[in-house]
Amino acid sequence: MSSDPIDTPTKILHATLTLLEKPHAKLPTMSDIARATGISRQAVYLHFPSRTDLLVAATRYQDEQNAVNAALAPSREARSGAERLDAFVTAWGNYIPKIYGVARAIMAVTDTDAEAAAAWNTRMQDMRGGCAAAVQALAEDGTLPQGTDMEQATDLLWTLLSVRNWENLTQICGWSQDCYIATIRGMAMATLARDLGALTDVLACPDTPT
Amino acid sequence: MSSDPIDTPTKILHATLTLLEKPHAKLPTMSDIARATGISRQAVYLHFPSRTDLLVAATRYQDEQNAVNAALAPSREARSGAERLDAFVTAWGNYIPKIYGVARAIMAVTDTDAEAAAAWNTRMQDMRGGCAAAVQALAEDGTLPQGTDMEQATDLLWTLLSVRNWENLTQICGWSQDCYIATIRGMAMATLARDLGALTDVLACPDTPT
DNA sequence: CTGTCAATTGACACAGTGTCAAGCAAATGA
DNA sequence: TCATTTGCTTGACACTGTGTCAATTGACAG
Repeated sequence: MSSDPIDTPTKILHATLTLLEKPHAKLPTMSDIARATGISRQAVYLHFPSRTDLLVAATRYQDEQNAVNAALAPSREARSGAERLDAFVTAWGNYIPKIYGVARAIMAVTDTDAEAAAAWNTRMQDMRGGCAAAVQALAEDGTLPQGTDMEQATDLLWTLLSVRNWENLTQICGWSQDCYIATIRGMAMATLARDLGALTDVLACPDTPT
Repeated sequence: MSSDPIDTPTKILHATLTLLEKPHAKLPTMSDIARATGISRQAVYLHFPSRTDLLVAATRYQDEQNAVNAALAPSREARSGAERLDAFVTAWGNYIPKIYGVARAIMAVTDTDAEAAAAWNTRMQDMRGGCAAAVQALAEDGTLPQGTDMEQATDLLWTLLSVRNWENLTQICGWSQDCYIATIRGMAMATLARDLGALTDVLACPDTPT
């Protein structure tokens, strides 16, 4: 809103996110992005050396925009392990829809582009930190199943909370967001906090799938 | 071995699978496949109209080769629901590594190619049938958590058993196949058959991740 | 006035998919 | 035996998309 509203790199990132966030849209090309930004295709390359770099930058930009750390903060304040697990699953689960468009694009290139795969893995490692913290809290409470290896428990929670699983349940099976949260939360609580009660009525959401 | 060893389409499928099954290999191009088959690139198009068609045919061919139905047969004979779930999880979980190479290729194009996505979904729907049957058997035993919607329970089991989850745990987290099977089995039993005992010692596999 | 910076236009190389046409060689059949 | 069909070959080409390069323009600053 100052004299220079926004600089070009930011404009590009903004346009990229807009394109990416359109549901069911085809993955945008560099030309699409340039057009949406209102600049030439070559100008995009002036700021981002490759499509992968741009996508990676877009994820970072998006995290700033959405203040992911703020969203995940409540889970760090929970006292008991179960509470912490619960808060983390809810916070992350509700964050996924916001990043899904970008995640989709990055995951698509991940299969062919090693650099993109590395960037995505790094981003997911951050989320893994939250999983590890929740597992740690559960361990301190002594609610983990006996003999549990914390590394493995973290892996499991991390996998359970993957964007792919969210995609499967909400996008393919047609679950509502609430249903997704309730179910995954119940599953995490049952598996990692031995709380079978968490499963009651969880698989009986009002909405019905495809 | 006989007079006419193998016809060309079969040779192409065979070469495709060989390329696809190489761990960590780049996804093969039509040229790669032609070269591996020992024919010209155009000859491949003579038998398969597009790369997607070829990949889809390769999955079918592979299913025949591996006799997936035979592998899944034991689970259909189990008496109790829990037994059936157990047998199905084990059978499918042990089948995934065999198809992973091809699955990887198909999933990679799934993000951009709608036809491939449809083909892959169809294939996964077959597996979903097994999930549904297991859920059905559990329902007859009355072991499902109260109020469970069977459709949703099927979705959940189906998601839990996805190739992506297998990939996450064994390829990225470095779990052994045995550990994967034990853990997923435990999770499925705990969630769908309310058998918390199934989780004991499950997250304490000998091997350690990355 | 002169740099310098940001962006533009237009051309190009390259990889990969998919199409087309002409030709060749071996098996099939009258 | 000659003609036809079948399966494959070679080589060219169109198209999309990424990434590079060079020459040019316009604005702003010292």
